[in-house]
Amino acid sequence: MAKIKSSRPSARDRILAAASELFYQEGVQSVGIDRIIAESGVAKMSLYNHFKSKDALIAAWLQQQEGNWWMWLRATVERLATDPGDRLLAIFDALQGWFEQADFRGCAFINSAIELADADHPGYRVCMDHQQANFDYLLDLVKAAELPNPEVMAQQLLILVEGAIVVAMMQRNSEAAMQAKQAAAVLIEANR
Amino acid sequence: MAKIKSSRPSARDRILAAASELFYQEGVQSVGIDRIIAESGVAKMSLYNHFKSKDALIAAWLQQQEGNWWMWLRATVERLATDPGDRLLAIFDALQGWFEQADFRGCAFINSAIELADADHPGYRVCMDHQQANFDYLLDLVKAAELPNPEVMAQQLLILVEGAIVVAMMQRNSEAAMQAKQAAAVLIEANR
DNA sequence: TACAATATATACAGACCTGTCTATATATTT
DNA sequence: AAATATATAGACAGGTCTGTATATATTGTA
Repeated sequence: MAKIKSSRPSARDRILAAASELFYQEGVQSVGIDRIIAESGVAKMSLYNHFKSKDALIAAWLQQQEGNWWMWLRATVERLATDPGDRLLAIFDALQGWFEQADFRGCAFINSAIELADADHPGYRVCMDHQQANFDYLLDLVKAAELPNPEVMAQQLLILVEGAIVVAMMQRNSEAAMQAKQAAAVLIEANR
Repeated sequence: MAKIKSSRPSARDRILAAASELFYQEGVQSVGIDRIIAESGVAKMSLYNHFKSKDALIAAWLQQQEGNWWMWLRATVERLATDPGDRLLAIFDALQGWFEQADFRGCAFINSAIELADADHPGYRVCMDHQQANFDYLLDLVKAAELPNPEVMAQQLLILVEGAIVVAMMQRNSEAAMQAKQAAAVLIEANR
């Protein structure tokens, strides 16, 4: 049951907000529990009442990011275009806006999968599933655009999306988005 | 001066060999000094005599990897093709061989840049320079193949290369190499 | 063989990390 | 207003980490 009024966000929300900022900017390994409770203004026991361990907090953060990602991507793409083929290209416009943010530091799921390394970590699966969901989203749009070889096309677009993210992160430059978009346009046109 | 005979590799080489295996498989943050000296059979003081700190060891490892990467990539590509246009595509055949290795875990430079996060870390610059060198290599081949818009073409190919690496790592599957190759072929053909 | 450089084993200081314990305070609900 | 659940502050146990210190052994060289 949602609270109607409250002077400040709940302890759980403040923890997740602080963790989100710190985990994304500095990585899940480098950021300790003490930093998160200091930043969120929450007592350590409150954190451990809401999350049974740091690993569980990492997994919860990644799950929240997954929800945020799809809200943002779907809303942005649907705002920019309606035709499925145009929406495929609009993904790269959405990426450009993301890359241009001052705090852009790559994909939280790629970054966390690399950092965690361990496939048994509760957050690792969330990262894998995220990329599968990206593929599924591309596949839906490719099929809706009635392009041939939808699986191959979707996978190639996924490679462009992930490549653009990595190149933009490493170069600290958003232009990879438009170059990937142009490449995607060529691939789509050649495949039509 | 290189030694002619020696019963076992030098302490420095054993340290770098052990660090290479562990850093690549588990990440530079997760692997402690104690693991490296245990694996290499070297005393802790020997490690600190050869490298002034763990961060310096990470930087030295990355520099060694940079050398290995170019030896391997150039040799493989030159073995597979001679025409510059064919060599551009041969890069993706080389990648496929890499992706199929059982211990493949993505790009050491991307992974380390993500883990280190700090631009002031001595190893961070090596990671940045690596991707710039990849771009320069692609640019040389694109120019040798006399393709128009060489900078754009090289950047798009870089996005395909980095995207293939990330997708292959996340999916634990080498097929991204051939899909990126096919996309590269389409881009090159469309641009000719 | 004698000397100098390098490697070894081990202990340890100091910092940091996660997670727990305790005791007190603040909200929320009955 | 009383009772119950949740939050707070801070100490602390137990572990890990990097880097240093010390004292002994091994290697290469003159």
